[in-house]
Amino acid sequence: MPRGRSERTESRPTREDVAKLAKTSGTTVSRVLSGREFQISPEVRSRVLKAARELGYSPNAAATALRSGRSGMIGFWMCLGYSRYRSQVADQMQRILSDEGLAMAVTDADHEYIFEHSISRAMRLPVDGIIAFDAFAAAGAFTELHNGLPPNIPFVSMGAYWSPAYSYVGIDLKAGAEMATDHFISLGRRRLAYLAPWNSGLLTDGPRYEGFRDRAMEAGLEPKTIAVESSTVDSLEESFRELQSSGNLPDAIFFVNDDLAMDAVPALERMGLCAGRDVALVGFNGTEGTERGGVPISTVRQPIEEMCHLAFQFLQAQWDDPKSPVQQKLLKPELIVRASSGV
Amino acid sequence: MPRGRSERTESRPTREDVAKLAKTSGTTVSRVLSGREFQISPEVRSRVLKAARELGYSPNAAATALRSGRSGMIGFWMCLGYSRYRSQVADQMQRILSDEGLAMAVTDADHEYIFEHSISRAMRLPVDGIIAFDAFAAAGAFTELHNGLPPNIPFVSMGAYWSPAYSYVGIDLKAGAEMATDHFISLGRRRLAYLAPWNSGLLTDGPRYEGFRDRAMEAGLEPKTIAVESSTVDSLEESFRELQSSGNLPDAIFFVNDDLAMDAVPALERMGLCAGRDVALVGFNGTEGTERGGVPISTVRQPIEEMCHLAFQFLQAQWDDPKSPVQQKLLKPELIVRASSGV
DNA sequence: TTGTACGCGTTATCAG
DNA sequence: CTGATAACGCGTACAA
Repeated sequence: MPRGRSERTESRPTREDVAKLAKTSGTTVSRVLSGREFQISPEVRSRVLKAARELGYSPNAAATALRSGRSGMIGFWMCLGYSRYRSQVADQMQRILSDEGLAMAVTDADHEYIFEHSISRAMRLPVDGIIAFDAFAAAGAFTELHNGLPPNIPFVSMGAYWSPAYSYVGIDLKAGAEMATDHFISLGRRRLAYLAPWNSGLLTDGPRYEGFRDRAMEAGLEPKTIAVESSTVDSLEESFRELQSSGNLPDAIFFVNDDLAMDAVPALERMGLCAGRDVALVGFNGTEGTERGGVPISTVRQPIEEMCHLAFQFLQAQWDDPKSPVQQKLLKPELIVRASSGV
Repeated sequence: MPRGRSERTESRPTREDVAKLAKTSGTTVSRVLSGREFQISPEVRSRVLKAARELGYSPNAAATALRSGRSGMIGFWMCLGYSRYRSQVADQMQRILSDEGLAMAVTDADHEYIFEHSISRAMRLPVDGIIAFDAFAAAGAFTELHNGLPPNIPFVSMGAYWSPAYSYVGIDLKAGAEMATDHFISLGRRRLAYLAPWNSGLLTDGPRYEGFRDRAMEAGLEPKTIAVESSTVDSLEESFRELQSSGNLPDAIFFVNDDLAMDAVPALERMGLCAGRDVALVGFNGTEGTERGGVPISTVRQPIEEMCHLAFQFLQAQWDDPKSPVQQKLLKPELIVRASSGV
C-alpha cells in the first residue's frame, strides 16, 4: 500500500503529515496522541486518529526525548548470559519500572576489559537514569568518565560491585559466605570446600571466596577449593569422583551459585552419596527453585526485591533533587537452611 | 523548572558549555569529539578535550539521534528469562552487531496479552532497526500498529514466530519435531511422548507438538504428552515415577528444550534407569552443553548463527533500500544424534 | 583551520 | 478548544 497522496518522500511520516491529512495543526496531533487528557472535540480527535493510523505514524522517539528532556527509559546494565539469578533480578526490576510507567532497556555490560568501549555504546541511548547490576567495571568506568564529578545522569549500581563515588545498593557477599561457612562449622563439618567454575575468576578471589577462607581458617580448617569445568551435572560428577578417588571429597561444599548446588544433588546420587547426609551443600543467591525438590537446597538468599526497590528509590532521589548526596546501602543476605546442609 | 539563560543551571552540560570553556565554537567541539579525522590544531583539540573532561560532558543521545537520523542502536525484542538458548542467541546477535559498530538494546517482549502496551514502550527508544526474537505477538502487533503499511522502521523477526507481512528468518520447528519423532520410530521405539512444562502453552499446541503428534500418528502410535511442573530434576523424576507406577513410562521422550532433556538424565538414573537404553531422549535447540556430559544429549539444533546473520542482512537490505521487498526465509533445524537416543 | 546559521520533530507556552 | 511559535542539543553546508 503506497503512502498517502501527500508529497512526502518515502521517509517516516511526521506530526505535520498527520496534521495536514487531518486538516488540523501539529499541536493538536500531539495533544491527541499524547495520551493525556486534553480537551479535544470528538470530530477532530477521530480525524487525527484516523490520519495517524493511515500513515502508520508514531512519534519520533529522539525528538520527544530531546524536547521533553525525558525518555521514560531506564538503562539497565547487566551481563546478559545464562543465570537464574540474573533473570530473576531483571524480571523484578522490569516489574518495578513498569509499575511506574517506565520502560527498561538492557544493554550488555560486556567483559571488564572492554568496558570503556561498552559504556560509550550504552550511552548512545537517551535514558532518564542508569541502573548497573553486578556490573564489575561499571562504577569504575563511570567514575573515570566523569572524572570525579557528579554524573550528569542519575546513576545507581546494585549488587556485587560498586564505587564509593556514587549511589549504590550493595550486597555484602562476604557476609553471606561467612554465614554459610559458619553454618557448616556449627554442624560439625570439618572438610570444607568452596566450588566455582574455573574460568569465572571467582575461585580464589572475590568476597565469596574470602568469606569462606577467613572463617574456615579461623576455625583451624583448611579452605579447599573445587574448580569445575562447566555448570552441568556431569562436570560436577567428574570433579567429585576425582576428589573421592584421592580421598579428598569434602563433607561440606559451598557453591558460588544455586545452579551448581542444584546440579550437585544428582551428581552425588550417581556416586551413591546423599546430599545433606554425606555431603552438606549450601548454594548462593536464593534462587527460585531451590526450595522445591527432593533435596531442598540451603542457600544464601539475596534480598532481590529490597535491592531493586532501593535502587529505584535512589534513582528517584536524584530526579527529585539532582544535587542530593549519594545514597549508599549495604544489604546483608540471609542464610536459608534446608535439607541439603544436613537435617 | 527555570530554563537556564546565559547562566547555566545544574543541568547537564551541553556542547556550548564545553565550547565556552575551551574558548572555541560548538562546531569545533563536535568535530573533536566525533572521533572522525578532522583537521584540528593540536592546541584547540587539547583545550576541547580538557574542557569536556572537566565538565563531564557527553553528547546528548537524543539530540544526536534526532539530528543525524541514526542512533547506532538496534532494538532487540526478546523474552527476558531463564533459558540457555535465548542467552546464546542474544550473545550471538550482540557479537554481530558489535562487529558492525552497532549497539543492542534489549527490551522485554512481555507476555502476549500485554504486547500492545509492551510494543509502545519499546518504541520509546530511538533505534535504527528492530529485531524481534521468538516474540510471539511482535509481528502481529507490528502489523496492527502499521495497519498493513510498510513499517516506518526496519523490522525483522526471527525464530519461532513471524508475520507474513514482514521480513523474517523463521525456524521450522515442526520439521525439527518431525525429525526427532522419525528418529525414535526408526530406532524401533513405540511408546513415544512429548514433554513440556504444563504452563508453557506448548504442551498440546504449537509446531513442536504438532510435528510430534502427526508423525507418531502416521506411524500408528499414540502421541502421549507429559506435563511437568517446572524445569528441575526433581520435577521430572516425580512425573516419571508417576508414569512408571501406572505402567505408562514411555521408551522415548521428545523434550520441548534441552534444559529439560539434560535434567532428565539424572532423574532417570535416580529411578535406576538409563537414558539412551531404557528411555531414548531427544532435546531441542542444540544448546551448548548438550554435547558434553556422561550421556551426551541428542538434540534438534537451531541454526543460531545463520539465523542471526540472515536477520541482520535483512535489516541491512532495508537500510540500503527502504522500499525493498520483504525478505523471508525459513530455516530447517538439524537433528544431532548422540548417546541419549540410544546407541 | 574555525565559526555561523539552520533545521531535525517534538513539547510547552501563550495568544486567540 | 485550537494554533502559531519558540526552544531542546547537535550535525553540517557554507562562509570566512
